[in-house]
Amino acid sequence: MAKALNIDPSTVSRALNDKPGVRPELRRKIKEKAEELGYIVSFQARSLKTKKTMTIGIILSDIKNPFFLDFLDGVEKTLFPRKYKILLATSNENIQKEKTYLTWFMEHGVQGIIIAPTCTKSGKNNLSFFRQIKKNGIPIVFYDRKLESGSLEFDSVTINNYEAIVSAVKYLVVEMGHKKLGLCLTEPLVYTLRERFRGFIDGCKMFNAKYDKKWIITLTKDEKENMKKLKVLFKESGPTAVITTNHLITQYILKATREFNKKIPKDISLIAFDDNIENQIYDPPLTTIKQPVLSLGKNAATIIIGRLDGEDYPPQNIVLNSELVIRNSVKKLKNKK
Amino acid sequence: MAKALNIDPSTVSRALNDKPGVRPELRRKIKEKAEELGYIVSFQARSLKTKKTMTIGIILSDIKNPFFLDFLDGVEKTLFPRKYKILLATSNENIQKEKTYLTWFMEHGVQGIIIAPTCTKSGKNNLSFFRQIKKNGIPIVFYDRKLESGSLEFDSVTINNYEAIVSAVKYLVVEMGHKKLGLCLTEPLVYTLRERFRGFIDGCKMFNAKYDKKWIITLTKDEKENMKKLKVLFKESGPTAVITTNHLITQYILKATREFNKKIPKDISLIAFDDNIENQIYDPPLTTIKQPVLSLGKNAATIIIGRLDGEDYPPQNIVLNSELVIRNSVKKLKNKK
DNA sequence: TTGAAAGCGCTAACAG
DNA sequence: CTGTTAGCGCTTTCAA
Repeated sequence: MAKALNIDPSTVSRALNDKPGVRPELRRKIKEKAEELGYIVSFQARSLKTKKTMTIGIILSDIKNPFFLDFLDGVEKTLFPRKYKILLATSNENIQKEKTYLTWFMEHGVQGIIIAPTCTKSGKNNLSFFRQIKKNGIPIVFYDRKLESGSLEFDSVTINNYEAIVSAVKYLVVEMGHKKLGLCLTEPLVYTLRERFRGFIDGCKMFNAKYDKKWIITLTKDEKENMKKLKVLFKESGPTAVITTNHLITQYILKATREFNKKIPKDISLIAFDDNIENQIYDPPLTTIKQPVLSLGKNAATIIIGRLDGEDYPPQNIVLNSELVIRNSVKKLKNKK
Repeated sequence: MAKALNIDPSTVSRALNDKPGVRPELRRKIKEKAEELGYIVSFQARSLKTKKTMTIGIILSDIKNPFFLDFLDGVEKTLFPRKYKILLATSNENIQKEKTYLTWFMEHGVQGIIIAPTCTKSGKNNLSFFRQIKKNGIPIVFYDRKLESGSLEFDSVTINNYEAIVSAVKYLVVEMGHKKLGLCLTEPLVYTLRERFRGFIDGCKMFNAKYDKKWIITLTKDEKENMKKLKVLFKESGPTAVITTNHLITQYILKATREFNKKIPKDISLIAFDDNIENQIYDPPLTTIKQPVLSLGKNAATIIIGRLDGEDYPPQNIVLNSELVIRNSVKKLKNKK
């Protein structure tokens, strides 16, 4: 670079990085010249020496979920002022792809990784690779989901999925008089969904609601198949209320409702996961379980930054609270036994 | 690294990178050892030599717009097989922040930049900086928007915004008998919106529709203010149909409709920009202008890859076609003169 | 206060 | 086929 100034690179480095030991006048001159030449340091070169790339790797599990927009927003807001940059990846719920990206992240020297870890249908995940990464000194934060077996080893930020569904069930049963409940999930059954599932089962037991195996529906990417599966919800003998567990499922249910010419909440009541603006605007406005998504992102990024600043305490498992936002998609049933 | 094998690093490099000139047996041994040790190359070091970081910088203009999910999906799908990684940034429609990220991208040695360039209210943009970047040999692709003054210098992928609105106007006027039209925009008035605005004005002239300055509404982040502004749409003397120009605006209109206790399309007809699933599911399903967003992302990434592969032709300005998807949010008016 | 020298981990050119 | 050498652009001792 500005060896056009006929001085040693080390001096330039000191000047530009505001390190002590440069005559103010010279420093000014160097900075001016740098500006003039449009000089830009090479992080490649710098980080080779300093081991700091100032990048954080983020892995989404499914880039199509609007959940991630708010999440990324939270992460970016936190990272930007600290000058950390985001290397973005998506696993598409595929552990092989996840591993590929993790490897790439390591190759690129990310200083931390924020990830919603996926798993296979049979429950396999990349735990051993996460361990290896951690052993290499790269902090990892799980968000949205975590690996149960890794709770004591890794930081995580999740929401109270279990309690969220339990209180949704409680609301349906105790306050609104529903007795027959359904639940919709997707595969793979990652941590988050397992927790929600558990909350549903336990909630039903706690409050004496009835659920049928058939009313717990697992949707796939096959839309036709899904519509067929959803039919059961609208049968005379079907559930009177249904809970969804993510954005896409909610859309499917709404679509099915329309297709089968049913109305919410007249024909079926609905509690939707995620408080997207569409859910608020829908007719009728949907009762939702609102996750603090932005906060999730901010917390995940904050933990990483803390670790990079050398904070050294045992793994944190932060659990944020969700909130039941009551609108008009649940009908009040008379308690005719 | 595997100087644990007691051989020279250059040999290791050759072996691992499948370069010719290594005894198969030795190569195998090296690869095995690398696997065993969990060896991971350093791109920092490699790229210092090769000048290839295998990263592409992507700048979004507003991370909250679901438009970008599909876009990113398209980009990622194209980049992943080529092993290019995504460095993600968002300008939040702030040219200063945009410039900061551009600088960071250069520091990190991105090999290409894909950006929806923003501008100030008064129309200022980072053109001169884009020029400087290009002069440094980094290809830039504008997507969604472009800088008119830079069309001959830079690659771009946009949609036919002007024609899209013209045909929406045509549909409203010629097919559905509307005579009084409104339009909703946001600031800053970037290229895309200017084009849509132009399409609206020209369309109204072409098909003899009436529009009033008051019916062209520019929304801000102040929600209360927005609601006030939107009132005019629902006046007796107001427009009979309105066209929105992005996702968020559509939500505002739907919200306003609900708040003012009006119905679509009975009280006002609506054509919404972007064919999000929510718009399809809404009651009534909305007539929309559908952008090929995924394709936008794929095209942008494809151009960048082409440039990196050394393709050297004049700047391309790809224009993709949008499509008017007709549903039930526009009422057919009788042609009583 | 500045320069000289070494080295971060890798690859490429040249020898052997 | 393999090792030696040099150097990518920067930062960090150590000397001057």
